[in-house]
Amino acid sequence: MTIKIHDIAKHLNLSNSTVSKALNGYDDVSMTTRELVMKTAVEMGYQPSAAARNLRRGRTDKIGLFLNTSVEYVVDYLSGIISGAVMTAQGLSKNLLIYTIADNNPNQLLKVCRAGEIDGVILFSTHYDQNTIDTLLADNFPFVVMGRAIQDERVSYVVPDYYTGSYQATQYLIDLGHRRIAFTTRPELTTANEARFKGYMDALVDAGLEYDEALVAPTFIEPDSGVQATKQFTSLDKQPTAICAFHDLVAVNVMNTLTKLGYRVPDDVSVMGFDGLRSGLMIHPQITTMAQPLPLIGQRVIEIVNQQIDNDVAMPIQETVPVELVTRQSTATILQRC
Amino acid sequence: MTIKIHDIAKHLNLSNSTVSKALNGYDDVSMTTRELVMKTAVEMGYQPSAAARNLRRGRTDKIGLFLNTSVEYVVDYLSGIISGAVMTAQGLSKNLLIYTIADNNPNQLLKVCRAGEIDGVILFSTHYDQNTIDTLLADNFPFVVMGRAIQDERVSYVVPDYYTGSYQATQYLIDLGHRRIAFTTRPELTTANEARFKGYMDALVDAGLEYDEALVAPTFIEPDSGVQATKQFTSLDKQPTAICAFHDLVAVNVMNTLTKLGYRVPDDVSVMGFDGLRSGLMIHPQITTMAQPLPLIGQRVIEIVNQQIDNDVAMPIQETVPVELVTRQSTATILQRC
DNA sequence: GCACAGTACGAAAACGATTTCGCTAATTAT
DNA sequence: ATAATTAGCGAAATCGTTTTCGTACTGTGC
Repeated sequence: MTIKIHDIAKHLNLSNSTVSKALNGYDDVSMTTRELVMKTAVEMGYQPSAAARNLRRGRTDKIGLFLNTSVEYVVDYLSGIISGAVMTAQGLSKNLLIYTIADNNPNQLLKVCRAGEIDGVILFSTHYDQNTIDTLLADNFPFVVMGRAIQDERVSYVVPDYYTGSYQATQYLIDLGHRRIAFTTRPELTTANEARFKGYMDALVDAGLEYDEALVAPTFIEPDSGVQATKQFTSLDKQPTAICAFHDLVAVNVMNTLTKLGYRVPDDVSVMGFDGLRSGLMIHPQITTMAQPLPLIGQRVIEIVNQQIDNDVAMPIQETVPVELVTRQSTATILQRC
Repeated sequence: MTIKIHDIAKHLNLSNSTVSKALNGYDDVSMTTRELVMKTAVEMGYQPSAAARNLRRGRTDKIGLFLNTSVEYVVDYLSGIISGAVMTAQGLSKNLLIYTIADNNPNQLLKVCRAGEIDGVILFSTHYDQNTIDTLLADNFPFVVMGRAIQDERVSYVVPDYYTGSYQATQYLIDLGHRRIAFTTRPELTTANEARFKGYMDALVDAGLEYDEALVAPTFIEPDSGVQATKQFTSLDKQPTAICAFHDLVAVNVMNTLTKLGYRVPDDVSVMGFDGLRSGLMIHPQITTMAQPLPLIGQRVIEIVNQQIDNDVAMPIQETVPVELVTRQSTATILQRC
């Protein structure tokens, strides 16, 4: 029912080839027929079949991003990235496609890539394993890892500067006069988590402060994991005057937990977040945070994948993008407490 | 480089037809060859080309949802819906694809549909106009409108019961003893907004309360539009003791604004939300809200679109799904104030 | 008038799968 | 033993584009 290139050709007494060439800007077609073809194409509402086009061209001009629904909080993180990615993709005449996959569908990503539904893929940290990476490398399929510094020279990645971010966050609290600064992050020994922890440690050491094991607690991607950590901190004899959380949603949770326990933020305890998510803005007091340049990350992953698609890539690109302190209302000088 | 059906055939001394039939469950292939084919298919890592498959079959088994990046808050709403939609789609062997489009690309939706990239599309309220609907209808392309009750007998939709939700929200506040209840919603005269307003009005009237124009203010999808509305309410001589917002993000903003102005929630003013978004949970006090059954909405839109794809649809399906009062901490009886 | 270049178009071969149809060989019925 | 059926496979058409290659025609230079 939808109209095909053949319909235009028949209608104008032309061949399929000429119509196709007119539409695709080939130069062996006269000005007059070209204009005629383009005019009737829009009149008849012609839209080339994606399937036929992809089959013949061997590419789709689409870049994929995978979302599994179990971790709803990541959308908060991704929405900032996506806006940057979409802008960039549009400039390159590419499309960003988000695949929503069920949680029990482990290797759908590989299927989609092998099936040629997309030309390249962005691997978000929640969403890959070593097998995926090995297979993509073996297939020579364009991909870039986002948000984690893979220890593999063959893969490209874009990652925020967790170390410096964590260092500066801690230093900022120290500059505010805090001396007992609690820290909470994911316990898994990934490069990201290790960088965060090292930034915290180094800032303490450089300021001549002592590291206290009791001031470190594990939290997870789930925001309510902040409850446990907060209770651990507040039950100490020597309570911290500031808490540094590894992402804003946990920070929000920590702050709410503190409030429920009767502490005032930032008067009694300062709370520091990470990532610069929208949720940190929507609360009172708003969360001071180390903001990631989310749109920039989106831009770079698209650009890097696109280079691989165009085959003009000499070496894998491994990039660290800077994070930035955003001072808001959940942190205060320690003097304010008295 | 990727392996094709022909490679398997050659490797087993079979024809393409037989291999294809073995893989697709045709019955004119012997048990032994079938098993042989399937085994070597996985061994060789075969994955059928999506383009070739779609071209031949004339369908993609994909359902599309469009996201424009300018309105970041909708992801909060959509993430609940998506999880329901994905589950349902998986049961039907369909895939849910999210198209992220740049804001300056108005009719990309129609292009994607006409190009046959997807078999059906979910029209989210922020994302269609009359022309889109007319064209889809003319093309006989499967689609369903989500979140708005279109006044058009030819189109299917799934919409939450805004009227009853708004009525019950208001009634709940009345039952708590409130007599001056402010209301804020989008000013555009859509069916949704009118239903919300009518629910509020009817609840007031049924309780014998008087409608006061000063207690109604416009807010928009942008959360910070709550600031203006809140200031309008608090500057009144006869201030409201409860504020009913049309979605949770605005409610959160109203609550924060009240806090900044020195009011306590719920002690001084009760705040009521709508939608049941995650953000309403992540704040202290948590927002009392009329929750939409988001996963159910996702389930139904997929099922309805799928029926259209399978062509077994007699009449357009227009569904209203119930909303539910979720009592949390931002509302309290008026007695508590004394 | 002849060779030659250039212009504008069409025929046909891909792309990789699915599916119809026909054919052989083996099995069953008569 | 012959006819009829069936099981198992292959040839080839098809989906709608893109792109290569060939060709007819026009115009130019000598």
